[in-house]
Amino acid sequence: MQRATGITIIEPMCAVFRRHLRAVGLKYTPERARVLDTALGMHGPFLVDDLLAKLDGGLPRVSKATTYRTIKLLEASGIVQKLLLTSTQSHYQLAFGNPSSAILVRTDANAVEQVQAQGLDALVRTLAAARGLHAQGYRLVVYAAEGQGR
Amino acid sequence: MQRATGITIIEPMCAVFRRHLRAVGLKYTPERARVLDTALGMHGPFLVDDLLAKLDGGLPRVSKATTYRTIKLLEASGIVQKLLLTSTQSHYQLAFGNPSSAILVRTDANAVEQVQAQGLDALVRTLAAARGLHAQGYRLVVYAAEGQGR
DNA sequence: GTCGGTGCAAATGCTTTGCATTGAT
DNA sequence: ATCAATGCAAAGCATTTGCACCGAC
Repeated sequence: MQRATGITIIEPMCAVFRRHLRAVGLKYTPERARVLDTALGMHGPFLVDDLLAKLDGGLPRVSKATTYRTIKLLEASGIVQKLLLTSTQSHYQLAFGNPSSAILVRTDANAVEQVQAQGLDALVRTLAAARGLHAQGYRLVVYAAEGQGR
Repeated sequence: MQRATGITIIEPMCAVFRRHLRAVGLKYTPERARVLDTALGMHGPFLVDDLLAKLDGGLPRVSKATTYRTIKLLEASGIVQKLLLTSTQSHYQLAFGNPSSAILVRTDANAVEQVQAQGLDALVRTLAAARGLHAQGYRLVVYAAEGQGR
């Protein structure tokens, strides 16, 4: 992402996080750094439970309480966003690189996945253009299940 | 809503509910009728707590457990839909007049409007079908603004 | 008499919080 | 020394469930 031009295109996420923490008078600790790293490694929507699974075993050890406390800080710093896909648990997603997405929620199983939606980009652009607007991003959530049931 | 023509335009919701209950081998009880009535009287998104508040004091008395059990039946019968607006409680809304929708959020002004999205229904069905699933509903949120700015 | 329905209270499961301990400046 | 961070266990809170009792066919 960076070139020898000396121009930094993308600021490292940890810098964003550190700045936010400093701004609210908090510290950038090894535990928080590890939660950030783990979150940055996720693809698509994830649960705090997913983070905990990935954090398990590694060092420094991060407790469930700290993970919950940290995800809120990551949200406040704009690095992740809360998705509200199901009523039982909160899903999160990296805010960067996900300005737009289609998410498929299986209502008959415990599964959530990011999917490609053919023609969605065009549809959204058209929808905005028809109103003289410029689309900046979108989110499509589709609820589906096997079979024909309601 | 009805005229002397003898043609019933809108089927009473209680008929819809009764049919669903019969279909799954359950009964239309006074408690369930009262929860339905109360839900039908709501405007906009509401919580189970809101229902409980309105139910309180009236007859027949309806317990919290029955209210929770009934709202799920109302959802299953397609009369109300769950909204997922916050992570702490489930909001519901009357489904009639509020089908799966596309919502346009103006980022340069404080405006949110429901819009028609040409071909979205088909796109969603295709997306689900490609995975052997049946789409039950969706929500598209588009963020847009005037001009070209990000 | 058999089934489901209801209310109550207890259980569940995700998330938050109180508290004692620990670590950094 | 001070101030915040962590881990643990307990608490919170919306929602679900087990169970005893009740009522309709």
